[in-house]
Amino acid sequence: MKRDIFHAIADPTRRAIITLLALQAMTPNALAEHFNTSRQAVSKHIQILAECDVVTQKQSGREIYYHFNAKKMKEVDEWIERFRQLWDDKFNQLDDLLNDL
Amino acid sequence: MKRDIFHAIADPTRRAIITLLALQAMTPNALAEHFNTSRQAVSKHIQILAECDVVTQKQSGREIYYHFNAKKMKEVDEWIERFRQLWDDKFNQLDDLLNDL
DNA sequence: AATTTGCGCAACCGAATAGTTGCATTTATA
DNA sequence: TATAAATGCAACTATTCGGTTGCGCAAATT
Repeated sequence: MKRDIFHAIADPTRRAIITLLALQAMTPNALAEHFNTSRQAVSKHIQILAECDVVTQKQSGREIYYHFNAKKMKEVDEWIERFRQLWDDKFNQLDDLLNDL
Repeated sequence: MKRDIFHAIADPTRRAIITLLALQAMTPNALAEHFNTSRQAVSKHIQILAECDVVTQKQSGREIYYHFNAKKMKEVDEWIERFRQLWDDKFNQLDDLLNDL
């Protein structure tokens, strides 16, 4: 796969789309209303998000509802994870708490 | 600023550079040895990372050591944060624990 | 049945990207 | 002092990106 999640979230418009879809599934037209670009431009972003499984689609008649797949964000989180202790000790405390459970 | 941290981590080579620099500060030449590209290409990536404060430089004679600035990763983490509860309940437990402290 | 709506797909365009090579400058070394 | 090493900067190139417009098709509406 050529595109990965890091490429997907690199674009501000795509991050906005993700945020919107996290609140509720939407159609391309509904999404496009939130931006100053054409529906086709939004559709291209959706396509990129779909390519790396950040969103999934669900057809309903002639409409297509796109759903946010939160699990994919885990990949980013796991990469960030290794740096977390370098910037904040709070998470070390959390790790200790977890180990005690 | 045109480039942001999300753009910085979009490129696989730049993520590798970040990972290397997180272990220890290095010079462009030393970094370039880890990749199949020219030193100049690596320097370009470093420049982008420097532009958005992911790395800082420290001159030492004719060598320049680049240091990783972990704090910048916080910005990514804070954006991911809002999705965390959507994929994993473990972090909700953690939040509860924190509130009890 | 005719028309409107929602959508994907393709072609095109200017700007940015990631790489290259070549060169100038400063610092270390012989 | 002459040379080698480390780096940044500029010019060039092929590719990708984010956007546009135009189109065709299937589903809803009239």
